[in-house]
Amino acid sequence: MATDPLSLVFAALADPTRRAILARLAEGEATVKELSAPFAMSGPAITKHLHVLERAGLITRGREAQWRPCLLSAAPLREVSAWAENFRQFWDASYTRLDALLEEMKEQSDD
Amino acid sequence: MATDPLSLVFAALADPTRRAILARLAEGEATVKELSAPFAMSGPAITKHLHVLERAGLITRGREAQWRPCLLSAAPLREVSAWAENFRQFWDASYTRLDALLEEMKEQSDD
DNA sequence: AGAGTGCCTAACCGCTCGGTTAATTAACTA
DNA sequence: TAGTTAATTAACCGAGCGGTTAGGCACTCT
Repeated sequence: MATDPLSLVFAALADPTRRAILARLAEGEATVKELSAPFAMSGPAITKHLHVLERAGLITRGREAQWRPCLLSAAPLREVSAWAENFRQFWDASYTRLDALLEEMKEQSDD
Repeated sequence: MATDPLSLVFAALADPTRRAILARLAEGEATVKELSAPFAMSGPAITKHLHVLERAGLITRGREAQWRPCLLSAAPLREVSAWAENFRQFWDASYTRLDALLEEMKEQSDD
């Protein structure tokens, strides 16, 4: 797998379980057990998902007695948003209409 | 791999080669050969990347003689942006300060 | 000290990914 | 018709993913 930061973040987000974990963490800190509750999945599987999220910088982890609380760390999502925004003109309807207009004008001037 | 639409898109974006291909297509239609030019990679490798992008709905493909031109189809990126925006409050500095303030107030009222 | 809880590591499994080379299809060109 | 170019498919490979079970460590509770 690619190891550059943005690729790590996108790869981490390419799994519904991990996106659900992030959504849960948006409501506040949680333990591994709390995070695993909604899923029909073993503990180690959740631990692996958390490791992927941590490597992507999307969560940080603490220690409190036998618990290892997870905390959302959303900064990398700003990069995701910024990257996608570069393409806004290609999905925004008004831009599409503008593009079509410019294309028409160009074709007319080419005649 | 997960096969839900958003996961397919994130997975497609989790590779620098594919992101570079999308950036190139933002400048306009291109053939497979044109797309493969910047990369030290065989043709079939590019074909596979294009297949991943097509399955994610990020490109569409045409036919012109022996060429199979690729066209950017950025609509799925709107979903990516929208998903990330749900977390804006967690990376935006002003929101962070607001959160800290609210936390302080809460702690004081708890005393 | 002993039992129970929370979480992790280790080892394993089937599958997919990202790449290769070789062969093939499809279209243009001389 | 033969040759060239564009792109694909097929078969293969090493590595990593996403999951499992088994076992172990750290901490709390009695």
